[in-house]
Amino acid sequence: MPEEKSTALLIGPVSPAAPGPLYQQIVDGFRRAISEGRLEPGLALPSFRALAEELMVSLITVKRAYEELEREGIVYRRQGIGTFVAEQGDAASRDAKLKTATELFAKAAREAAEAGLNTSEIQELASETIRKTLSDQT
Amino acid sequence: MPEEKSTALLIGPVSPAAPGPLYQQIVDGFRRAISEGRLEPGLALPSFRALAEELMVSLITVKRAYEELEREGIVYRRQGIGTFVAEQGDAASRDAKLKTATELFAKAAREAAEAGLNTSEIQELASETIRKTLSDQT
DNA sequence: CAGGTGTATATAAAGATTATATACACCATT
DNA sequence: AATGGTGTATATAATCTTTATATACACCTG
Repeated sequence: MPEEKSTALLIGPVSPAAPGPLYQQIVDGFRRAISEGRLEPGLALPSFRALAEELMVSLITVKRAYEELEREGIVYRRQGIGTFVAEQGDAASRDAKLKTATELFAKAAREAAEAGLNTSEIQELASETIRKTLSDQT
Repeated sequence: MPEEKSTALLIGPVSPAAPGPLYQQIVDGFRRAISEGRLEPGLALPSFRALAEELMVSLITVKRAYEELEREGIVYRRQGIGTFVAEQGDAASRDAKLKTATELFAKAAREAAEAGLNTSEIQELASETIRKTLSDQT
């Protein structure tokens, strides 16, 4: 039989002491592993119970993490079968981020409009802010 | 003696049943009244106790509302004296909104960058989203 | 039908938010 | 300095949200 690869090695450690909730740590770990291509589409993720035992968390916590990953289109679940990496899980992850970004832009636009700026002034503010923000990144 | 004008008439009704916390309803009411020029700079707001009694809320709730308004630069408080509309409370209100908008733009930019978009693509997304958002407004 | 998979419901523990009462400190006026 | 107004500070309670759990259920494959 093939040697079982540790999931902890793949998605990193998970601990109540670490910042952020447990389920979020699991989500982040898989999201990164999948977006970096370390988990190929169609591959099965560990079962709820297997992962829960390995990470020393409850089954429900794993469920919640997988639900979040499915919500983002990164994996899909099949009752009685298992949970699998989606065909274009990396693209789905990207799309989710884009959607969030778009919503934030819209929200900012409405706020700026309330402050009394006209459309072109808002465009200018956005453009300038984007430029500054991205140049700050090291 | 001059007739006392009801504050409730000025800032609108306040109720635990209404959406949002009580203190926020008070903040919104005064912010709007001031930004619309219905309360002139230098004018005294009702005292903590007077407003608390009229709105049937606790003194602490009024305090919290006034603190928020002061944080935004819309009013200022003087111990032993009272709370007053700031000289340019309307401008301060506007600036607060602009600051929020700028932060949202920055956050959106970072999110889009994480999704893999380059700077000009992000500029384009922002521009398009702003255009759409503002044209939706009736 | 046996043994795996995911699912659903009810519950508990922890934390943040909201609202309160009570006692205190400051200021202007008398 | 006494009085009666103003804002201030601390400790507390009630509520809601988030996070995590246990237990029992439903589905699928062999």
